[in-house]
Amino acid sequence: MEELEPSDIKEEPEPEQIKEEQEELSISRDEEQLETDPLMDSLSHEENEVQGHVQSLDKSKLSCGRAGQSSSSSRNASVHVRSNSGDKPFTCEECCKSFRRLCHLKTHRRIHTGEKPFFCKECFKCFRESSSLRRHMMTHTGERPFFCLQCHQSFSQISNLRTHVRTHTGEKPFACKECDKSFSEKSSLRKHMTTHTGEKPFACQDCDQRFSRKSVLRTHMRIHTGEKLFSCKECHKSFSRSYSLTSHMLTHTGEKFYACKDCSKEFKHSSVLRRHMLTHKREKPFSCAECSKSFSRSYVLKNHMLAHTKEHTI
DNA sequence: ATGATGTAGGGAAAAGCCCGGG
DNA sequence: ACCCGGGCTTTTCCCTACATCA
Repeated sequence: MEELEPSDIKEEPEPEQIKEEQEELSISRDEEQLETDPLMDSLSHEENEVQGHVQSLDKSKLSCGRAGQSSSSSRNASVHVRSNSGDKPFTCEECCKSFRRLCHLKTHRRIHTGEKPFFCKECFKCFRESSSLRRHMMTHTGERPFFCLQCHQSFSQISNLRTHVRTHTGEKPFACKECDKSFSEKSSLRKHMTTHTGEKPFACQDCDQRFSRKSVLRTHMRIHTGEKLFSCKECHKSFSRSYSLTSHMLTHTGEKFYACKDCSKEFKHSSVLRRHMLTHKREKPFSCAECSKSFSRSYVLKNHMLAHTKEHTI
């Protein structure tokens, strides 16, 4: 399903089982339509600046088709034209998608032919559309014409800015149908849905573990490779994750990040705070099967049980 | 108390794709 | 017929926090 692009070639080949998956989770179109656009007013859109920087790119319209696919062959590929389809008379014979204009159908057909005639001179990446190349060039020029009025962070694409602005507004238009959670991004909802479906398409080759995300599998693989990229400047101890290093640094700084809301006590570790919180909640998870009395600690229950056994023996 | 690791959400970067104006 | 830009959508990645276990 996924095409091999020149940029992919640079990366390490993925294990076979990683490639298989990525079944689209069923999130209805309704949810997409929930995405409104109330944020435009707050956006600083400096379009005029965007215009100039890519004028010369047309000349890089070089053939960059994949091996075995000449551009002429794709040009000769039959473009199915049906005049009786009303609004969108041009229909792709491969996927039955329809378009208003023939030129749009022609562009669309590149998906099927694999043709990517627009080629970046900087990194040799290829694109199906000239506008994709033009936009890609911004990654090389560093141009980021859209910025957030709230925090002044800049973005190369306005749609990315729109998504970013939700971090300020707190807007979460994507709601989970299974539970009451909502998310600011559709991709976040999609990730969340795997917690309901239990879907774990990414399997480790070295052990039997499976994961819901490719990036998590990648982190997991460090267990097998022994890779420890994050080292402590204080004691030169190394860790496989940045977060492990961050936690470790607490042992040097003596800082305590976890504070109790009910009293002023502070703790270095969340687990210790959690245990402490039981003293406020008066939670008593350990209950006696004999008399239903409850206790906060298991050893207290044990002592209590001794009293019962004594009763029985008397 | 500490480190390792699975799980999950937040957020950003970049590309895919469609569409209308000129 | 084509170029171009706008804009929605998707993919991918990294960071971080929490939970649990040893």
